[in-house]
Amino acid sequence: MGNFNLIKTVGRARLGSFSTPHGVIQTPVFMNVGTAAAIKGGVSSVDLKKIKCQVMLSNTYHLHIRPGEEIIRMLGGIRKFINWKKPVLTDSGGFQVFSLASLRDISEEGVKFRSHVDGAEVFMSPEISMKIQSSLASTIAMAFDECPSSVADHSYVKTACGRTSRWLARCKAELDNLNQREETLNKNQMLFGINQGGVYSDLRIEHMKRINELDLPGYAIGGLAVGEPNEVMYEVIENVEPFMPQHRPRYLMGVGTPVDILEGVDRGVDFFDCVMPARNARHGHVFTGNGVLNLNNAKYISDPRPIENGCGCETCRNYSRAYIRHLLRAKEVLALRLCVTHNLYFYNTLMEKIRFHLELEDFPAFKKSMAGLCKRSSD
RNA sequence: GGGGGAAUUCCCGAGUGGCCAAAGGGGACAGACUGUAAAUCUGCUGGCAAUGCCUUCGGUGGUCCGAAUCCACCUUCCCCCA
Repeated sequence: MGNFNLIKTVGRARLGSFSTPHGVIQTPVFMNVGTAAAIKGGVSSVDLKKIKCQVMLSNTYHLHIRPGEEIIRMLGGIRKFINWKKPVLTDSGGFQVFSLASLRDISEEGVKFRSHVDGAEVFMSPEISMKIQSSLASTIAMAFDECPSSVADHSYVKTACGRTSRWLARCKAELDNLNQREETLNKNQMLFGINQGGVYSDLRIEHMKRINELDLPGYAIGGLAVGEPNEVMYEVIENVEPFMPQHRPRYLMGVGTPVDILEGVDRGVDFFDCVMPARNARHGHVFTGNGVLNLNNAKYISDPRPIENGCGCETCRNYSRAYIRHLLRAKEVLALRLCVTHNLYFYNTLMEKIRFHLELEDFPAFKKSMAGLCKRSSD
C-alpha cells in the first residue's frame, strides 16, 4: 500500500516521497512524537500544521494503558481521535521493553509489564501489539521488538535478535489477518520491521538480511542512541544500510539531535523521530541555526530578541527571549508551548532544508555548514 | 507602665554547650535530556593561598578548654494585661 518513490540520491543520502492512504510524506522527514496522543507541552493537532509537521507518532503501550484502544477504535481511530488527517505512526511498545526495563519480564511469548500508572500487570506480545495498533488504526504500525540495552553483550543481543525476528513474522501474520477483517478501521495499515543487533554490525547485518525476506513496506533501525557513543551509532548505520532495500523507506528510530539527523540522512536514512526537541524545549533548551540556547540562563533576562532571528515560527514572530525566560522561571505553561512550538518548527524546517539541498544536490556542503547546530550558542 | 515570646546564611525554618559553615524547604545559579514513567532529574548556593584556615546565627560584653546554643545589658518585632 505504501509506495516509496526514490526521487534522487546524493551519495547515500536520499530524497524521496512515500505515498500512504493518509497522504504523501516527503522524505527525509522528522516525525513529531505525541506518545499519549498529544505533543507534550500543549501543542495541538491544529498547531501541528503551523509547525510543518507531516507525520505524528504515538505509542501503543501508553494508549493501551490509557485510555485503552477500544475507546479510540469506537471514536474512529487515532487520527480522528486527535483530529489529525495526515499520517500517524504508532510505535509498538517495543521501546518500553527497554525504557520500563525495571517493570518487565521477557519471554518467547511476549513481555509482561507492570503498568507505570497503577502497577497492574500488562501483557504485550506481537499479536497483542498488532491488535492494539489495528484498533488505533494508525497509518503505519511498528513491529513489536525487543530493544536491548547498549551495554548488552554479543550473545544476549544475538538471542534477542532471534526472538525479534520470530516476533516480526508473528506481527506480519497477525496484521495480514487483521487487515482482512470486516471490522478493521484501516485495512491498509502498514507494518514496518525493525532491525536490531545492538552495536554489533555482524548481528545487525544478519538480522537485516533475515527480516528483508518478509518484504515489508518499510524498515527501521532500532536500538540505537540508547547510550552508545555517537560514532558507534553512525558506524552501525553505515554498515547495515547497504543491506536495507533501496525501494523502501528507512527509519532510524528515536534519533536524534539535529547533527544526528544530518549524519543519518547522509547515511541513507529517510525517517526520524525523537523526543528531544519537545523534551528539551520543556526544559528551556531551544535549537537555533547558531546552536543551542538555554533560555533559563540569567543572560536572557532582558534580551528583547526572538529565540532565532528570522525564524518563521509563531513563537519567534511574537515573543522575546526575555518574555519566554520569564515564563519559564514563573513556571507558566505558556513557556512550554512556546518553546516546543519553536523546536518542532526548527526540526521540521531543518528537514525541509535538507530536502531542498538534496534537490539542489549540494547536501554535503549544507551539512558541513550546519556542523555547529548542537553546540551551545554564544549568541 | 507590667508580664510573656521571638531575632539563624538570599527567604522560610531546624538546631538550645563540642559530631555546626549550621538539617529541611523555597529561591537563585548552572548542567543533563536521543522509538517520553521526564512541565523531569542532577549539581551548587559565606570567603580563601582550601584534607586546612578565616568570617557568620540581632548588637555589645561575659562564663567556659569550647557558645548559634548559657549569663548580663542593649536594639527591634510579636502577644497579653493596664
